[in-house]
Amino acid sequence: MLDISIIRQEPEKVRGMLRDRCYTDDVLNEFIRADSEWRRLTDRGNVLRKERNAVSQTIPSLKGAEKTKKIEEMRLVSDEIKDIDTKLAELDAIREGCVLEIPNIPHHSVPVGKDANDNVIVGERGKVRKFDFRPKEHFEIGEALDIIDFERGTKVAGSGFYVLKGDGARLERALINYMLDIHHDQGYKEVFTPAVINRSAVIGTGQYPKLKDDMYWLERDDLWLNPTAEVPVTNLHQDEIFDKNDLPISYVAYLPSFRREAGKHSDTRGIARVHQFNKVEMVRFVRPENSFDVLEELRENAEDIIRGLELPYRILLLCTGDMSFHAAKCYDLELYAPGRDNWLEVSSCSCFTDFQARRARIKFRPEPHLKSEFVHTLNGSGLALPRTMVAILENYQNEDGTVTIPKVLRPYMKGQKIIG
RNA sequence: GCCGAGAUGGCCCAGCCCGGUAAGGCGCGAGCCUGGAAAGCUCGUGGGGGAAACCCCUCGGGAGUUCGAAUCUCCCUCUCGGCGCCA
Repeated sequence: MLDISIIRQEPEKVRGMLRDRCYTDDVLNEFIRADSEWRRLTDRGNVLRKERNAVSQTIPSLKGAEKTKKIEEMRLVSDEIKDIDTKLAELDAIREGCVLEIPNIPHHSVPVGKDANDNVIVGERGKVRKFDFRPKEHFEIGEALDIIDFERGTKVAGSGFYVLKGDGARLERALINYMLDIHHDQGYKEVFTPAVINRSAVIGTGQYPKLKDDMYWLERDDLWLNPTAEVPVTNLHQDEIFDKNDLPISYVAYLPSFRREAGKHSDTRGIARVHQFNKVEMVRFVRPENSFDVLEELRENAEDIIRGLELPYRILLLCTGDMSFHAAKCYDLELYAPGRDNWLEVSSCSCFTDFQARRARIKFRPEPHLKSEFVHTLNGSGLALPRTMVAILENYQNEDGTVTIPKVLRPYMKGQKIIG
């Protein structure tokens, strides 16, 4: 959610931003219309309230006809106030609806662009392996080794679900532990949160209303299945005011994530796009001054995971048109997968400035006597599990169909060096 | 699921029965005092509108009654006890 005063004072700046992000300015126009009417009526309502407050005070001391007359007058004033309040509530709902749909203002370092083609490749790291045989795709490898079972995932849940078996399941568990350990050493505090979240949480981080169709919704209880640990972890501090010494806060969480992926049909083969996947997520709460420096650090923290796994990857700086609507700046990390010969997004590291904090009402008090201000929030995957698994299977595959286990994971698998 | 008790400013807590401008304390800040400090005293300490003066709102959320609601009525949420069920 943007600061309403920015929309009021600099509507043209917001309009330009919407254009850069390939949004229409309809919501902005609607907001401005509703807001000016809201302000006019608020003013009128305040004048009436002032009168009612003053007269109500005098009523107990009045007597007889005078008293009856004043009460009758105030009855009319109250009716008008009620009328205005009804209109104000409608206008407020319109304002609220609009402001929830206006995206964050991108940082000035974010390239202006239309879609994924305009993203900037900031760097390519690690060596792409040369194969002297045709590298297989991960699902061929996984099925041959009987470590990924798509058929049985479909049987118990439906298409888009899968089962990890044997060394596949153990590799998954090793990855989770490896990632959590690295982030722990980087200074993150591990948290394990509910995987089911309420309405106020999904509004708080900005998934609702924009992405509501992509989440599983438990109608009977009005709860959602977690789409990314960003939601429960950021909302841990909903409605809180930190003391200055509480910040910065860095959390890391491992949590299953659920996505309906409604209307998406490409890339259905394998585990690169599934309805349920594990993810390790970093979330930071910081003071506003240096949040974009923290974003660089957060991205490094995610890159450390990849470097440890010795996988080839590249870093993208997303353009204005491709960023998710609540981000002010976002890097994607993509792993190279030789079997399918393309890049897989395994991490998205974003700075949200005060956009989420404003929605979730997360503040800090810079000094005990000063007003509280909104914190800045950031998060980044470190990393998404299935796609990391894809990259490992495809990069570490051997000609005989076996898969070498990356060195850093072996301690988590009792020293095992190979799957197969 | 049932019964009971609660939710009040950054924190603690009074007011509710019996409707009339949210009392007090802590913390923090500014001022006075002091050689300096402590103590003491005064003021300030949530949100919105307004260029400002100033005004309005705010007692878990929502509806209602009333000239007027923290206070009365109804609905909902959450917390804490007790009972029940349960891996």
